[in-house]
Amino acid sequence: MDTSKIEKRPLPEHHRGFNLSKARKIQETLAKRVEIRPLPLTEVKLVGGVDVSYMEDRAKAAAVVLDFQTMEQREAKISWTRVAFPYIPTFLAFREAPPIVQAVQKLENRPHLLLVDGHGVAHPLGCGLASHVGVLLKIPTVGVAKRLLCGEVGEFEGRRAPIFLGGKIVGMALAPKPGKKLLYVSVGNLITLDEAVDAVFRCIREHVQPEPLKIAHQLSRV
DNA sequence: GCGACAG
DNA sequence: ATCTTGTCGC
Repeated sequence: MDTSKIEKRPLPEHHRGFNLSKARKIQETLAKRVEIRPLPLTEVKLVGGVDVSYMEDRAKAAAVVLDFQTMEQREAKISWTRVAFPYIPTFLAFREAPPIVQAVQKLENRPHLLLVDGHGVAHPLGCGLASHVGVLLKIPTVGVAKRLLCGEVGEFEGRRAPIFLGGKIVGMALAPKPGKKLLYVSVGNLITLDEAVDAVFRCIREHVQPEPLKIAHQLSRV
């Protein structure tokens, strides 16, 4: 991958206390451990969702598990942690992965697939929050973002349009509910883009947000 | 140099 | 993400 443009990206100086160079190297390492490979959705019985909310220096992460077929909630766990990293675009995982991992590890049912609020490989270094979490937990993950971080959206064919970055398709923009906001889906880890898109569509009911994330969002809010 | 920039 | 009232639309 050509990282020349990324290397030139200036890191925000007002966050010098947070080894961003080191963080960037970690992302490069984790990106190499991302595996895009088939995950037959017939093997997915339990789908998870995670989200994080904040109050002052505290983060409240929620992890939920639903039945993939019926979208019925099976389990939910909450985890409070101290915020250890500021929000800096492209470095979101260093802020949210720790609380998310803690919440997921509390679950008694390990989901076969986990939806994460944010991008997966649709990231400048191919290591967004969903990929970061997927590699750490060694769990298939899908990134579901509400806004684009990088790349450009191509033409829609039905309810989906490819997201291009560096000449390659790194994700799909979805229009689950015509006229409403789009979703930006990308592979997190251990799944293919087609399966990721399929899984997200199957998790959508009456809202734009897929059920696992909708529920995790509610639970994470104070 | 300026703008863009997940949550 | 979070701070926050009313308001436009289904």
